Amino acid sequence: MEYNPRNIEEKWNKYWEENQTYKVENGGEKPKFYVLDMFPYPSGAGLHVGHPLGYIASDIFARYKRLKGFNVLHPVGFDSFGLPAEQYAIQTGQHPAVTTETNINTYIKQLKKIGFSYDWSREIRTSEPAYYKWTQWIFMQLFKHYYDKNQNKALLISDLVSIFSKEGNNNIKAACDDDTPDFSAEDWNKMSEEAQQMLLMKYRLTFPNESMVNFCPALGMVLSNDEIKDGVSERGGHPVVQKRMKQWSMRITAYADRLLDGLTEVDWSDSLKEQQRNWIGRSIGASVSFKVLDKTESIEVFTTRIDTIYGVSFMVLAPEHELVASLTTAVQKDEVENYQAWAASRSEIDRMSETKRISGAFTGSYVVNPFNNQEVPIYIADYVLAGYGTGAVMGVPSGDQRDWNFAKHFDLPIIPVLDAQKDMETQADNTKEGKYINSDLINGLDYKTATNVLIAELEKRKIGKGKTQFRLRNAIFSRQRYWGEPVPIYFKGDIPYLIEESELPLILPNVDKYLPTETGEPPLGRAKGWKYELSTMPGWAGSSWYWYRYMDSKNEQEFASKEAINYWKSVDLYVGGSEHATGHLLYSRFWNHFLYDMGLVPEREYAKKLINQGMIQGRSNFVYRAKERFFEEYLMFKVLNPHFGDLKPRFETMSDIDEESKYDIGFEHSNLVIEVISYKKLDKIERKRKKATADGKRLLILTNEELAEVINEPNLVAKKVQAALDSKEDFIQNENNPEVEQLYISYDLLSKYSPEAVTKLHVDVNIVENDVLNTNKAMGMLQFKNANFKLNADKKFTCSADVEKMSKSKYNVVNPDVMVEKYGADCFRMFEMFLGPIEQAKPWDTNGISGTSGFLRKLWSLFYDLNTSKSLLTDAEPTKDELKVLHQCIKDVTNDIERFSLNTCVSNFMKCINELKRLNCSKRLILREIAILLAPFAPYTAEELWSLLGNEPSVHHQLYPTHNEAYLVSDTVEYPISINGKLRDTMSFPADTDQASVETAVQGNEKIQKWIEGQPVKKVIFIKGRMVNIVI
RNA sequence: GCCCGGGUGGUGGAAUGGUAGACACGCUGGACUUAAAAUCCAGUGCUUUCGCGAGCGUACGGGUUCAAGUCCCGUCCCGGGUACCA
Repeated sequence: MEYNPRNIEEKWNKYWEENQTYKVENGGEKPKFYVLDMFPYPSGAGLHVGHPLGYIASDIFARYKRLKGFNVLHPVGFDSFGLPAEQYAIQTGQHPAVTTETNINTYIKQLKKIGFSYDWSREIRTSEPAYYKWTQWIFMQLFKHYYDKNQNKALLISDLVSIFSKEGNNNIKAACDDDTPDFSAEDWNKMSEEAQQMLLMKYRLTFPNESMVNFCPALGMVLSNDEIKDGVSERGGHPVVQKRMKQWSMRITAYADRLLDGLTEVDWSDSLKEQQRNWIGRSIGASVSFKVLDKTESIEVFTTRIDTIYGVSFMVLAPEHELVASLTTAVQKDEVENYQAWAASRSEIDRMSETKRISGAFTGSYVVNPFNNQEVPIYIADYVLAGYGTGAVMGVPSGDQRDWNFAKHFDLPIIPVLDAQKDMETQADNTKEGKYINSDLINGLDYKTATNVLIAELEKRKIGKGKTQFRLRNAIFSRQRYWGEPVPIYFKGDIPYLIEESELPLILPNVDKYLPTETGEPPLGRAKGWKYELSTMPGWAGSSWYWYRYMDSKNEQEFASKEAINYWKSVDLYVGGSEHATGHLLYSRFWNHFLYDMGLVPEREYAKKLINQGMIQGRSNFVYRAKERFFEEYLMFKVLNPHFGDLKPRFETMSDIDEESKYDIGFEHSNLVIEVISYKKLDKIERKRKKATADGKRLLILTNEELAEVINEPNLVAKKVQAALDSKEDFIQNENNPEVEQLYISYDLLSKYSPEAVTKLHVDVNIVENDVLNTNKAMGMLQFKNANFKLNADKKFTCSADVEKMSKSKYNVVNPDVMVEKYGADCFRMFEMFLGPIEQAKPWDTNGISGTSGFLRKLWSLFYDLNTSKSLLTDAEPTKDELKVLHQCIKDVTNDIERFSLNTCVSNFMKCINELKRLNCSKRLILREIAILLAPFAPYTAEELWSLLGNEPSVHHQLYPTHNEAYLVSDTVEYPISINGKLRDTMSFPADTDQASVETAVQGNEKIQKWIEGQPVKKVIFIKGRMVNIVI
């Protein structure tokens, strides 16, 4: 009998389905355990081998826990609202629901092939009304609540209203907008309904407001902070501009403290927690009010170094600060306005690429330092951000490098405030050591005392107070898109009102086209008779609470019943990618805290333990071309990948575009394909450049200055391009460096040269662009459409491979179906685990798969003689050796699963089977335990073996074996004998030999004696059962 | 710059402070075969030696310890995150 995984899989898939082997009930005798995967977005491209990594790991753990006697909830579902389906809809007119449905079916088919033990009866889809009804419902609850800072929880807005009408807002400490006015009960009661409602918006946990948003013109949408990387959109690397728009927001900042503090309760990786901490960015300091000289206004600043207040020599406002206009004197008006205009014109990218340049303008006004009455000038400068703190900074050049740079540039005084500060001639010194000088009130004090004294003084004089500032901003919660949850809101005038709960779900209406209306309204503006909010919810809405829906996925009365929630409580193990650190994992914690405040869920943190599976990377093959001495120095062309034959156009149909590459842009020329992808690692390129220079080579990446030459002469580019095309030459010489056939071109320049190039696919662009360019962190990469030149033919080209993200757009995708087809699902599962530690990123490399495949066959060969197909199984009693092998395996595998070291589990199985094979052990009593042990890893094979052993299915309902230490003790121990810690020999002793006897024997050992050479033995370290070390 | 990880054979990777390199891939040799594949056996960190052996080895430099890949200090490099955040 050959080992034929395909037959086995088919058979047991059918059996499991018919017998509902993995169906789970809420409740029962067993303890509960909840294992959750981050649910996938069903893209048109289907799964690639990277996706299942985490699913396999969680499935192994779920199966393990089940065998250990737990009632395990291990569900699956789909995060099915999203952009690719909408893009496809725009192109084809096909309703996104249809595409989504097709894609989900593909996913289900693929997932079922890999043998996951999901309870499919609980499957959810975020785009279905029965699901998004509850997403809308939670939104409504957020709208109905505000965050009370005294009780530290969300409370009803209706209660707030009754307080307002009795005592105004004087006694209310709540999370609200910064510009919320103080008012009395009388004020409140006099307000119109409209005014009252507008005021309440400042308190609600979700609210519409006109705010600066990150708008990406190329994508036609607003991006959240976590969707922007290095000033360009994360997807596609498009420019992002600041724009004022009316948007729904979530007051996540109300929960900043709790989100930060809650991190101590969860078992997540340090790096992930650290990422969230940084993202929330709590800084503790003080706010101080500076009065403007001869005017009524004051300017409030936030500082973390109130102790340096006597070193203030200027004040800087953000160019957008609201007081700038009123502070600017007639003389300075032109200069200030010019500066404002210049600052506004600069894109995020420009700002980031020129952080070292110092610029600013003097307003002509002065503020008075409240501590020493010094009058200091007010500047505006774009190093101060409007969106952080108060948009104003007190300039202390002695203690802050940026302030120092600014002071030097504008020739402002630099006043030391601590005796321990070093000379200020070349740079600032931000030390907190020493005693204060030049500081009146705090002279002679140390940092801590001084800070306390000053904050007390601020509060006494009512000019400031101790304050905690967060980096975290409120989250924008609307998208001008079609394929998302409708917001259950209608408007009376400008005032938003909730629809009735009985009207839920508010069904997404049909539209004729999935584009904005002619007047620029979101696609929902096209829906007939639609009288509700036109934007839809963002992608993260549906994923912010989905783990509760699995608990009771069919419930029509509640998002999940109280009983279900109180039974499953929270997720015991959550597995997913770390790329969600500052997105999903933060938003979902926020919603969970809110649901907790409402008393709807029992725990503040919903994911007790989280494992991040590492990305499986693809291997891409590149062809490099350069003059010989630059070989391998940098990347130029990415040409065919052997897996896919000749290069094709970037995308043939929209459905080719997968999740990873949905915003990548591909261009086609008659014989060239140009790809523009975002390039992030600026500083790393700089490092490489330094290294190359040191090695006497030149790495061809240009600095901004070098690049400026090219940018200032766009026609030059056009000429070069034309010349290149005319001459049928693919390469262009770089004028700055004639040795190199290169032309560098920035993303910006690319769009200037051909603006449509950044927005449309398949544009015929007359741009040849062939290497990394650095200024705007965009990299152009050129691919030959027809790779009909001969590699290495004239030594002009050299090939090499590199590791990068696996994505359809990079032609390096490997499909799991192919692997399952070829090797079987169990082999695929074990191989993915065997690749390395689960949390580590690793390149996909099938070279080692024969090892796993051989292992399964070897295991099979314990059951059958592969030549004669005769069963080898016997009922003989196991020997001591066999029991030892088995119990060692039980011990090691169990241990390793518990610590998520799944790669070593596979090793241990291999070791065990190798040894059983050596012992020719085909004994049922041994193999039945092996089958159970292996069931989490190789569920099909284990089930088949279980039945071959003559047992009734299912192996997955058995009890996990425990090891017996008694079988593991051996009669003799081999002791390593070291001298001064260096291994010199090994000697065997009966296990119970005592130290004295071992010592005597060791001293009698000839080899050891030779090493000791008569020197006195100072000490002998003896650890029973482990080792001997002789110190001389 | 700052914050988190990490650096071990040709490769992926193992090692509660206690025999570094488990397990696997690859490679070399052998068996079986007309041949190949598959399978099986042996070897495989580096240097040196016919061999026994010896020396050196976990990025680099120090330290703690009877004993360090593992702990501490410093340096370099790689990966991830983040950034005029006051």
